[in-house]
Amino acid sequence: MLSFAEENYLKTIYHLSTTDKEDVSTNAIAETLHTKPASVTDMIRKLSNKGMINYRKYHGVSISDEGKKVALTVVRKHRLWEVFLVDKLKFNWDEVHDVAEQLEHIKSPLLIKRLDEFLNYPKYDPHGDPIPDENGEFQIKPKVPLSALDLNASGIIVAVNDSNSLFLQYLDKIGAYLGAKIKVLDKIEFDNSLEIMIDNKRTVFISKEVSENILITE
Amino acid sequence: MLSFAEENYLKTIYHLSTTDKEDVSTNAIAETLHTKPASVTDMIRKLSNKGMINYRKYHGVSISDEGKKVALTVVRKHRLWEVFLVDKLKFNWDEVHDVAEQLEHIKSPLLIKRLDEFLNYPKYDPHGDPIPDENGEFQIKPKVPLSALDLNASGIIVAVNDSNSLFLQYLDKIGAYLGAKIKVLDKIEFDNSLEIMIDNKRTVFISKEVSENILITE
DNA sequence: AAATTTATTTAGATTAAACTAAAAAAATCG
DNA sequence: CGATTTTTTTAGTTTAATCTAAATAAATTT
Repeated sequence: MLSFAEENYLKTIYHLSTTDKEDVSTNAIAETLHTKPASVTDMIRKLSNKGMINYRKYHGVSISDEGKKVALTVVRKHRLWEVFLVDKLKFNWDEVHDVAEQLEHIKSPLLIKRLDEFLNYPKYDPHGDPIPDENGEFQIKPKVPLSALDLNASGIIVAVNDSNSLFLQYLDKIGAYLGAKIKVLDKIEFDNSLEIMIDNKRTVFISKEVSENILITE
Repeated sequence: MLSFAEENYLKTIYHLSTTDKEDVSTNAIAETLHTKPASVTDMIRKLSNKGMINYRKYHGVSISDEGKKVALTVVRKHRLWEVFLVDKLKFNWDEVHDVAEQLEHIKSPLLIKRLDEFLNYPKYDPHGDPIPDENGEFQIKPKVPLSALDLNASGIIVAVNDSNSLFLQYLDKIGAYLGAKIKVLDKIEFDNSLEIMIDNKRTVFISKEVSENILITE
């Protein structure tokens, strides 16, 4: 049985090895976990002894099959809980992370099985990230800029490319938010701006720049 | 912010001080927590320094107002999660304890507020135990032996007095379980046995002994 | 390639929560 | 009441997870 700390290290190593390079550096782990490199070295040795990672001194670590299994279970739990929080408890997307970070460590296979069932076997979390199944299998849903959608196509906002606060304030002003449903009502060829419908409620015009910085899924 | 261990000690001290005597002994705490008296003394000192309990060496502890507040919050969370597990995730009563024991330590006031709302503000957990509100207020629901019910009265099985396995096997055989709805169809004066309806499904006769060992609520 | 910088590891401490064994206080019993 | 038993505390360890400071290995730069 792994501790919370061990699970968090594995999750981080797994994420870094998929988003960055396969071999993960001590410093990279320390940075994402807000811990010191010396502490990481200690934990690395422990996880290596447990067969969760492959470790060669001074050469970073890679995750083992066993470690990947654990990491994917934690990710699965995290994302299922996020769906629960948003779908059932009406949390906003920006409120779920810290809570899911705690809930992901609850140990009970039955709980996860039942939660999955209760949520109707979701394949993606509210951010559009895939939820691994019991075997760790999942399929990534492509995220495309809103500017790439066809006329009359629709999708959900799952991320933004540019997260400076002026941009976010603008999105807020027009009623766009993570999770909002967008439909492309018109594509203005003159300046590549778009007329879009947000949440079947309001229609607005947005510039090419804006549409390139909003990421959509589905 | 209190640790899991601290919360568990407070919960235990609170429970012992209400079910037993107000001053709780070191040994009693050690026994319920499956820990050693020496460890309890250490933790007692810590909780005392934090103002959670009142402590006089060699004379046991009593819970402070602040400590009671914390304990009741943990109890509230535990019982709300139990309702969730049983009502929403179809857990049986005997399966919920270990999981709720973990979930009760999740830190997020918003989560508990929303969970409470989602569950429609339950006042009692599946065992018939009261759920404290945000202010720690609650009302105990009386548990009476099935033998004390009036003719045609009904209630829910919330506990058994005698938990030897022969008795439990018998209950299983007649289809009675924790949470089952019972209605008194007839009271046989000759031997004080009862004819009861279980879950609106089957009717059975049970002896006086049996009816005195089944506890009912509502 | 040598010197310097950066990354990683080692050594030694710290904190929380547990433990054992021994000492001390309180309770009980003859 | 004094002796014995029980309960509680103290003293000293242990383990997990962290830290700082120093040492060493690897990478980079001139």
